[in-house]
Amino acid sequence: MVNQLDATLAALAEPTRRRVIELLRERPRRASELAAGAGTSGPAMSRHLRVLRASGLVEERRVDHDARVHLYHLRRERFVTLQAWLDEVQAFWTGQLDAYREHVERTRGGSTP
Amino acid sequence: MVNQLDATLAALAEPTRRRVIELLRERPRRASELAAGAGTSGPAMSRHLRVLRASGLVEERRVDHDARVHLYHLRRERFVTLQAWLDEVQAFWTGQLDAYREHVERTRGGSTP
DNA sequence: CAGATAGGTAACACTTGGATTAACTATTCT
DNA sequence: AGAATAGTTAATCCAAGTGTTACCTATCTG
Repeated sequence: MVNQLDATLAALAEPTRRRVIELLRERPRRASELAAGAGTSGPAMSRHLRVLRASGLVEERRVDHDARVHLYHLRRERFVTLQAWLDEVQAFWTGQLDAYREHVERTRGGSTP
Repeated sequence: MVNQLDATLAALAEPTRRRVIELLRERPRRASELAAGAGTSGPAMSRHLRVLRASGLVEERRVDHDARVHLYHLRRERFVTLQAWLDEVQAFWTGQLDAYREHVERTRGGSTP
């Protein structure tokens, strides 16, 4: 894995792991809950969670009353990183090139430059 | 590939392909230019471009004066799709009103998809 | 037309990623 | 202490992704 953006995108480029993200949007959940909610096995989920943990998208915490339970929750940082990268790419459209692009659009009603 | 978001993320989860995106941010480029700029071979780039095309992140167009040249450029739609998903996830932290405000902020002043 | 140029395709080898089954660790409960 | 519960790790198998070399198609140029 090259960098954090790479790890983040690689982690998100998998339906089961995105499903986990969706589930964690609602509330923190334990590992078995995520496995059931994503329709996969315990071991499979465990490995997905390892990838998500390594990417920094997710964090694991123990519950006080039962130390067997691993509770997972979302971490914001990586989403912000991704957001920043995406904003930078999208500056292609919102920035200076806009004028030129619109000019072309207006001039010859064709496709993008 | 499950859906468009999946194809988009899978396409972006590869350093060489993100490098292509970076190169195309500056201007449309021909295939060989992208191969050189990304430090990879022609065939390898050709396959990366196929993935990027299939995901909808990139589009290919011929130039009028030399039909051998394939010019690649970014397409906005998929980036907007990704942005929308990311906004939705981040609503976890910002709350609905914030997400809406940021969406408007980001969309305002942009050009047509 | 022959040769060069631009780019994509095919076949192969190699690596990576994910699912499964079985075992293992740690903790709780009776 | 012994059994049950929560979760992870290990070993194995198979599918998918990537790079390379060689070849193919289309187009331009002399």
